[in-house]
Amino acid sequence: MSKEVDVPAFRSQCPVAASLDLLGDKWSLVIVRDLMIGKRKYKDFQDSPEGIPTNILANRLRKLEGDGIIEKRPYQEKPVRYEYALTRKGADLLPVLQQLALWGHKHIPGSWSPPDWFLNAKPGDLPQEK
Amino acid sequence: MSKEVDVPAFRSQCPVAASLDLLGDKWSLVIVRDLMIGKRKYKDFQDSPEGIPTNILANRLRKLEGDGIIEKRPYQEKPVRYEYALTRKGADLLPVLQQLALWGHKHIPGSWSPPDWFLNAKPGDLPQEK
DNA sequence: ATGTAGACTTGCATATTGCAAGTGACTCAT
DNA sequence: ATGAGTCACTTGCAATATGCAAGTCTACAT
Repeated sequence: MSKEVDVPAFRSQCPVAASLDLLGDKWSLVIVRDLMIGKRKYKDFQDSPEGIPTNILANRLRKLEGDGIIEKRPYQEKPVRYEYALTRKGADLLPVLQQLALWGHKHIPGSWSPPDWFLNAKPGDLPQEK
Repeated sequence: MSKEVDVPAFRSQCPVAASLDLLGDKWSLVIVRDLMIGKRKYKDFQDSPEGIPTNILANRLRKLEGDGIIEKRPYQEKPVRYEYALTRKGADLLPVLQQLALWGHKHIPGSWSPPDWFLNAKPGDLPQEK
């Protein structure tokens, strides 16, 4: 079995469409959001209020890693436990999520206001690998 | 039959997650992009290089309209033909798509550079209804 | 009458999602 | 030294969504 990570064939060279080929689903950007707010372990992602199914979480972590958006590394042996972090490529999604959060807050009644630290942050401020 | 437009139950009140409840799929933002670059008719969307299947196009147009992101109106009778346009809510997605386009261009090899007019535009500049 | 165009709908196969339960490695309390 | 618990997943399977091809309906064009 090829471990279900295949090279993505982009639908077009449009940067919007190509980005959506990597991130255009209900869960990927939720995981990226969690990493931006400091979550790093599998359990942390599971505990988010959206309630991601565990098989989808495992699949998305693999995909995001395969696409170079996050990195996985063991932070302890015995038993081996992993943590995840954004790469620079992943941290660069901050402006996208900032704008998406602003849009949601403005147009979706009942959605929270994004915290100021989040809106004022820059990609380099985020916790990230390397 | 209830015409397959149901009221969305948001996964959480996080503005990122709630936005993705409306837009988190491979096609919705591609249609929004097309409207931003001036496309307005069903056929225009079909002809985009990504090649959206027609059943998905019809479904997404219905959903986006139901969520108040686009509007549909007949521009001629006999035979009746429709055109679509962004609402203000839809036009407000411009900063999201601008950032997504910048990210894609920076991190996805082979993706085009977004045109300057697109990067410099503001939501109010876009063709929109009302 | 025949052909073409626009805006869809329908049928059906494949792929993705979601839910529940299970697994394996280890730690900790009794 | 069991037994229970945690973490990071995997597996099975049903429900839903996506993708492809073809068909429909109305109207205009020849």
